[in-house]
Amino acid sequence: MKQEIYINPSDCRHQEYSIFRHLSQDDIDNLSIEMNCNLHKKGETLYNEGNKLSGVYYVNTGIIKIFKTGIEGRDQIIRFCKPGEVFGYRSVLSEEPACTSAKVLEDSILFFIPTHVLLNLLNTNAVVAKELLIVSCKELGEANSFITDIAQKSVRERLAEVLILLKNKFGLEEDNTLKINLTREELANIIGTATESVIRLLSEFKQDNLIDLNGRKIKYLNIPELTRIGNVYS
Amino acid sequence: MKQEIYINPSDCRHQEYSIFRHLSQDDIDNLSIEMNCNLHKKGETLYNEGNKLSGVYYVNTGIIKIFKTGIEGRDQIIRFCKPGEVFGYRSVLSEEPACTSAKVLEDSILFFIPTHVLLNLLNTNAVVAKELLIVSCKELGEANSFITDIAQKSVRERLAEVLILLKNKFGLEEDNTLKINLTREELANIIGTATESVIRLLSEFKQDNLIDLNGRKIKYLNIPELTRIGNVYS
DNA sequence: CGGTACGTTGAGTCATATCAACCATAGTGG
DNA sequence: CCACTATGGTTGATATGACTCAACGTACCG
Repeated sequence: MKQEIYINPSDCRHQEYSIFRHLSQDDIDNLSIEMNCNLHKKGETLYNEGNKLSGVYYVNTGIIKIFKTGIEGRDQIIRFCKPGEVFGYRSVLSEEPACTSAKVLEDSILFFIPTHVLLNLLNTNAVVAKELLIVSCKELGEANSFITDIAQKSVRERLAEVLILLKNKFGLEEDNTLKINLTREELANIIGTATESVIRLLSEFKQDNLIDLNGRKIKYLNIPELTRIGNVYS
Repeated sequence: MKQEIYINPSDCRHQEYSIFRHLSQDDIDNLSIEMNCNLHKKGETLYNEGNKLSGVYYVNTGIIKIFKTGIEGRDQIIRFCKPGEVFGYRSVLSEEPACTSAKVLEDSILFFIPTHVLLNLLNTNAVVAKELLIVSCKELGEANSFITDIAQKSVRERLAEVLILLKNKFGLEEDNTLKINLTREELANIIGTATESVIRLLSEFKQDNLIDLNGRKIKYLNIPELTRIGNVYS
């Protein structure tokens, strides 16, 4: 399912939020000796909850879905990783099995950095260590907000909010359609509700001319109103 | 409301999960020059959402409540900090205003470590940097689990689970009563429900001989069954 | 052409929120 | 010392958002 591929390792210096963006060419050269790069096709599972990870992943292109499987096999999507982001580091650093699963949502080119290489880098390069700490803190802040939202907002509010958050993270095409394609079930698994509820609410939003629907394509018609319904500040 | 007090700074090496537990006496001596120590009384607010923090806190004794205020002023408790833990670091490291508020739940002795002192320590001491990274990853893992729970479990399940988690974190007295005292409202603000629901479910648990209630004191009578109801693994 | 995954709609049910009234306790100030 | 107020706790009645179950439509794929 995966296929080795050559990508210039210094790519990982160029993405806006990469934790590697301050590395020197020398650092990159060292890193690239032991890291590898693969093309992963949509649908591939990278690891499952409970697996021990032997390294961390860096997203060069594509989108990865990170999720937990709860009671009765229902998934809860924790986050999506886009180019420039790393994942798997939580498990590697706390030396625990993965507490989430990772699946390829769009064909992705990933760098894989083995544990000992990452740890070595963290020990010798305070900048990378601090960058990773910041990434982890940012994620923590988002997780805390999400806990509050899911605990206090209605499903309708959460759906509107998620539409706005997805727009902010992945952006819109020229014609205002969301750049990431999700099934109704995946949307439900983000906001923690039933698939049917998502379907009903999406049609409501369409009725109210907030969005337009065409299969999985969601076109944004009234962003301010969606923002208002979702109680999104920021 | 707060009062300066002298505590031996090397205390912060002795607590089990302290990020400072590997510091040398020299490191501690340096640290203690610029950190200060105060006794904070129950009810004191340490900071509010949106505040800029000028440093991080280390809990020597006592309990701190970390929470977010959502729509219509309802609080969502994110976590409690007990001796050995640090808080406020998320805001300091990502250089953003605090995304939570912090309030003293039980009289607490706190060390306050100014931002520049912490950053300096992180830059010069890879062990502390890694410890903090691990702490942050642990918190992240807990936050992810909590998102899944709150999204998928019923209020009844969540209440049972929280009772188990509180027991695991704070322990029980000789007579099996929980060592931390919370109002019904605080319990509701952890699991994200209405105060009345907590009251009703606690009485149900009491009826079923799972717990006994005496004011805010909760006595654990049947831990295995609570664990089962709460779907707590681990 | 049958199979599989996804999407949609309707009907019925139930857990939980909301609203309202009331009690207990403790602290405050005249 | 008593009235006053605030805070927390409890219980009941009522309303409803969201879930579940079930049936069916649609589209793509080998």
